[in-house]
Amino acid sequence: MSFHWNDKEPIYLQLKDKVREMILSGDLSEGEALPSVRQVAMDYQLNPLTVSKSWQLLVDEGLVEKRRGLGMFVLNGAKNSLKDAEQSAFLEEAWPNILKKIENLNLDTKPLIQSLENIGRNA
Amino acid sequence: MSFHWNDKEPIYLQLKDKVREMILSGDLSEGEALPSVRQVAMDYQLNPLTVSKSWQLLVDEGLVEKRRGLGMFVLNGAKNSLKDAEQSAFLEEAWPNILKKIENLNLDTKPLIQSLENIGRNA
Amino acid sequence: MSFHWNDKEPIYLQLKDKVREMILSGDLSEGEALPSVRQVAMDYQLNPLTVSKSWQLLVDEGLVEKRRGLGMFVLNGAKNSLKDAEQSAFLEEAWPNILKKIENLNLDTKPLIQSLENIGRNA
Amino acid sequence: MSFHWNDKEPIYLQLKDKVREMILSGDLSEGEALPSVRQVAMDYQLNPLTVSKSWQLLVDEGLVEKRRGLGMFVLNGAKNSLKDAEQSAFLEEAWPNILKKIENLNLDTKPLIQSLENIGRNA
DNA sequence: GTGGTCTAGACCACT
DNA sequence: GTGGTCTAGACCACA
Repeated sequence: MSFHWNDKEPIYLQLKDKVREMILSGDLSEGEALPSVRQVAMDYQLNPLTVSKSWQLLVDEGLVEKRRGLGMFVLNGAKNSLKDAEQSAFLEEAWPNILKKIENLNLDTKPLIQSLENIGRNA
Repeated sequence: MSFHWNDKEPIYLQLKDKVREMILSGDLSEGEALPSVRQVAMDYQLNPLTVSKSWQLLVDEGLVEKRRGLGMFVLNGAKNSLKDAEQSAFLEEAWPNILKKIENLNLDTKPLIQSLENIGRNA
Repeated sequence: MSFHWNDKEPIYLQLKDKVREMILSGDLSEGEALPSVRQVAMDYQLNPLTVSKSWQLLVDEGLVEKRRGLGMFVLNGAKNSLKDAEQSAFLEEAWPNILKKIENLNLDTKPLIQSLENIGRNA
Repeated sequence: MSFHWNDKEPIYLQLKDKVREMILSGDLSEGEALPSVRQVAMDYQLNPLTVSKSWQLLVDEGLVEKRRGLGMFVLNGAKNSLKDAEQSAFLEEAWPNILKKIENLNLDTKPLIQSLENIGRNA
């Protein structure tokens, strides 16, 4: 396990997002323990404090809970709350901006619609 | 007359993007002079060095030229080159990521397509 | 049958306080045996050492005694000594701080007095 | 300026609460800059990281904003939002527990009411 | 000048 | 074993 960190974003944020994705994809089940701060620090050659910052953010976001002396555990409902949060964030923040951008740039909407329809068929 | 600067992005980048948008929307016509560094610094309560950095970036991007003793001027063709650049940036970078995100979140594509079609009609 | 432990306070303290409350309320009578360390550890999914620490604190506080080979027992007089201790702790430590807080926050004392009078009548 | 830190609570929390009190009392006006991380670290013989943690918490609590390159500033409305938050926290969380405690301990409410009335007169 | 990030390493309380 | 706190010191981007 080495490091392929994006240099623009702080490592602790990238690490946090990685865990979010793992929860979302099911790689980390609800109730399961996160790998320990020390373990991750070893595996990825990081300072424990850096990892700890990520874990703390996950607690703050309500996805993970700390059990004293035992470690961090994925909360029940974390996956769904994460999914809901990301969906509404996209629909309410990102998508309107995307529409505005498309309109401003006077882009042809046909190929865009086409690519969306392709997704729809696969689903 | 301060301003609401986003805390996450450097002010000089936000300022630069603001000018880009003004060129794109026509608020700043080609051949027109940019407001002076001093003026902007006063108006927005900024350090002149910060404004200067933005103006320099616009020069580097080929949208603006410095005329010694006169100031900065929007170049002929700036609007179109900006439009082309933004269009291809959107289609080649942003849109594929958007599609990926929509797929990951398992979003219903129908309302998204609908909103795109609405834009198409208005254009 | 896990339990909701407060994350900010050590579990062994929370457990100890719980027993104190049970003695105070009469749920644990004087002379009665405390449940065994093993039993509690099983019931609440705790490390036996954690439970043991709580029980030891109760001994240190003079509320409980260890009878070799038999277990831990609530001492005679435990309830009253607990009540006295808590009463004076409240009046000498907690209450003055509460008064200071009410004063600092400029709270209206009338509804507070009202709620106290309601208690008085019921007693 | 030396140190009289409570040993039970992390320094960064005590520092944060100190600033909260300064905002509440008006020692720090709205719009005013907080002393810089480095300055406080020097004055109180602390590591800058420790101070930084406190300042960040104040941002998270919506009392303070960061202006890039300039420092941290008390937000407009910080004082009132702080006051409201503390008042409702007291009335909705602390006070009901206090009442319950008084009832459980069978305390005489007369002297308590008396001390509250004294506050009332002074106000 | 400002705060942000990271490292290396120590010490602590808790389970 | 777990995470939390703190120090000392370095480097960076930003204004």
